[in-house]
Amino acid sequence: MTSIVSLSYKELLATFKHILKQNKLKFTNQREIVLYTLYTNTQHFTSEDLYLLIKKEYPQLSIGIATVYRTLTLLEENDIVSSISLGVQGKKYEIANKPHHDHIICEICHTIVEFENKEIEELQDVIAKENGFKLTNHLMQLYGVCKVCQEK
Amino acid sequence: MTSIVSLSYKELLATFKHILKQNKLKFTNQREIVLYTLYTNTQHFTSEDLYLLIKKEYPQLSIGIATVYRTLTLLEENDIVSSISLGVQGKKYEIANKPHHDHIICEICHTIVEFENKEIEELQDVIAKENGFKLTNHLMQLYGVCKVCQEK
DNA sequence: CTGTGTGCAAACATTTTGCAAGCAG
DNA sequence: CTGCTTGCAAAATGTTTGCACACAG
Repeated sequence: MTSIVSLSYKELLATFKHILKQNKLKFTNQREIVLYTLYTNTQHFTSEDLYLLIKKEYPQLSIGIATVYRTLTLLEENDIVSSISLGVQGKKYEIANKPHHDHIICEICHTIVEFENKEIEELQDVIAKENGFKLTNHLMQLYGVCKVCQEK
Repeated sequence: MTSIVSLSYKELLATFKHILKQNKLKFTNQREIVLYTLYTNTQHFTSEDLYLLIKKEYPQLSIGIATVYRTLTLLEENDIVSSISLGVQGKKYEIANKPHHDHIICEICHTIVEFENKEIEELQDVIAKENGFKLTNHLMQLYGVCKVCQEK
C-alpha cells in the first residue's frame, strides 16, 4: 500500500538500479526502456500495448514480448509499477509513483480515470476490522459510461 | 446492480425458466444442474471448479466444460449469477440471490468473506458524478489476512 | 419435425518456460 | 569469464467456436 510519490525519472532509475543490484540482476537496455516508457506515458498499458509501443518507438532495439512480461513482473514485485486487473481481458500496468488511487473505467471506450477518496479508505479499514481481517491491500474499480460516450 | 433477494430454489428455477422461454432457449438437464449446484453451494466457483464438481456429483450426466462456460455466461447476462474477477487466474461465480455485497479475500487461505456497506456505495455514486460518469457497476475487493491465518 | 443445445476437438488469446546465444559486470 | 538476460518458439493456461449429432418443445 506504500507508494513512491512523484519521483523524477532520475530518482526512479536510481531506485531501479538499486533493486537490481540488491538482487544481483543486471541493468539492461530492454529493462530501462520498459521503465522509461511507462514513466513517460501516463496511460495504462497491457503487456502487449507496451510491447508494441516499444517496438514502434525503438525499431532498432531487439525486444521480445517475453521480456516485457518478465520486466513488468519484476517491476511489480518491487512496487515500481502497479497493475489493475480487467477480468478475462487481462491486466493493465502503470508506474506506481503516485499516491494511492482507484479507477473508474468506461465500459464503451475503456478510458480509465483515476480518483482518490480518503473517506472510502477509512471505511474499508473499519470493515476489515469488523471481519477480523488485517488489511494489506484493496481494489476498487467503478464501471460506467463516460461523458463523451454518453453523448454519442 | 439489481439483485434477486433470497429466492428459494423453486422460485429461482421459475425465474430461470421464464428467462429461457423469453429468449426461446431450451431448459436442459445440464443447465438445471449448473444452476442447482451454484444454488446449493455457497462457495465461489471458477468455471473449472464447477465443471469438476458436477462431473463428480453426477457421473451419469454428460457435460462438457464448454457447456459450463456457456451456461455461466448466460446466467450472468441475466443476473442470476454474478462474478468476481481474480486477475489472470480467471473469474469466480456465485448465485446473485443476495443483496449486493463485496468481498474481503484472505491472501493466505483464499477464504472469501462477503460484506455490505451502503455508505461506500453512496460515495461511489458521488465520485462517478464528479467525473462525469454514469455508474453501471462496481467492483471492490479488500485483500488481507483473516483471523485464523493471523494466529498461525 | 424444427431449431436450439450438446460434447468434442480445434482454435484462440494470453502468459510462461526451455534453450542456446548474447552481453553486463 | 561467469552467469544472468535475451529472443524465439514451444508449452501451458483459460476460454471460445465450428460442427455433427442429440433432444426439447
